[in-house]
Amino acid sequence: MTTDGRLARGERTRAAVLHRAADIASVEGLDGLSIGQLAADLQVSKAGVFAHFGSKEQLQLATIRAAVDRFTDEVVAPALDVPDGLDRLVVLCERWLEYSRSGPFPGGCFFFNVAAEYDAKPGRVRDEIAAARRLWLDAYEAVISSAQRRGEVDAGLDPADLAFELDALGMAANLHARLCDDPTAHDRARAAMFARLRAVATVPHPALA
Amino acid sequence: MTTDGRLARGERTRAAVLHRAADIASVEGLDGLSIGQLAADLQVSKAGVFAHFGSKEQLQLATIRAAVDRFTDEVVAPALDVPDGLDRLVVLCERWLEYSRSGPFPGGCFFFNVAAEYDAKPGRVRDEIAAARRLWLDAYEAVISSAQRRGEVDAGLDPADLAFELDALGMAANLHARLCDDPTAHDRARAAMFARLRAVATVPHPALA
DNA sequence: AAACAAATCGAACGGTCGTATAGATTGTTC
DNA sequence: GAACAATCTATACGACCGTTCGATTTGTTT
Repeated sequence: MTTDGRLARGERTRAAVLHRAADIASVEGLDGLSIGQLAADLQVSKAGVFAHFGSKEQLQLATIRAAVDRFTDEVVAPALDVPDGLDRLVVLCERWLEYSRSGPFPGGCFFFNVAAEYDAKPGRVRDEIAAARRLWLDAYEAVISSAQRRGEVDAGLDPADLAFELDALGMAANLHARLCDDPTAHDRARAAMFARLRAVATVPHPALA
Repeated sequence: MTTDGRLARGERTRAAVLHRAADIASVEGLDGLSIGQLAADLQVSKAGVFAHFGSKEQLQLATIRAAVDRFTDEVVAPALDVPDGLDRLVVLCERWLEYSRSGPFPGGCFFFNVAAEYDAKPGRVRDEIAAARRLWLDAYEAVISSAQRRGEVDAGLDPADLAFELDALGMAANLHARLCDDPTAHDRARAAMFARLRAVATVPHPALA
């Protein structure tokens, strides 16, 4: 970083590489990522890309971290703008579906694609993806717990159970919409999410009417 | 096929190749499949493998079809052994979870892995995977409809909605168990599936108690 | 046993992959 | 503006990829 706030030359290139890398990986996977194609896309030399990371695995790890930042901006941050509790839980679901349907990544949810790719391939890359997933489930669970403490959601419920179910519906929508070219998939998932929330909510909520 | 029931030499090789190919693809994906590695694993020549299919894409398509057969044997066929309706629906859920947890493919559900890999890559391979997914959802929906006609499940329900939800929970278990090394994932999914069935069932069922 | 077709092998092709190294270019600091 | 470190380019390497082709082995038919 320069003394004013702008990025230095190297960091600007690095950021551009990681942005494109996450875009590509959301379609082609983290293995489908190729340093040569990445360099060609950005019109820089292969070694110029490579030098920033030192190995393909380090590039993959950095790409995951960059994708986490973009996901956080797109889904989690907007939810923090609404009141904690059931309100925020509803927005979290809605933002995720919108993120999947027409969000920042051309291949749908970046994490769904790379998680499925690496779920049976042990190593540092899988661990990083698993950590990102834990972050996301933790965000869900924290909001659910908060809604319970506020008396807006049935206190007998295990937050991890509900988080698992809401996340499952989101993933299914993400997959089904693209694989089967079904534009109603996200609406179906939203309806199922809201029906589930209606069943556990202890107070009325306008979005769940 | 020979005049007695055994497979001819070529068909035996072909079947062995496709079996191993589906195993590999359930871990590495259909792109991660390599004809060279496949040949080395089976101790035959690369050209010997290649000649059966003519192109990698044809090998991928044949691998998907072979995986459909193994899936059908493992999940759908056993469900046909129990009475149609809610009974069969329960077994279908259970068999799928068991198929994912410790089924025939070393990487978990073959179709989950390749569907996520190809959901944003248009082409014949994606179309074949999408067709396999439709087959599976159709099986779910047919059993649900049948249960409705028997008065065992709420008739006001859209079978496609319930199929979507049950499938979503299965996929989430498949992913979570492997990615996060969580052996409770399938139990969590089963509990959620059965809770959902309990909510829509109009008759008691022992498995849902 | 001779003839024939099916199946498989061995070797080679152009291409892309990740990685390494050396030199040119850039931006910053004295 | 000279020195210097950071950044990027150009080129090359060996490995593996999908694919092709001719020779060879195998199993069946006459």
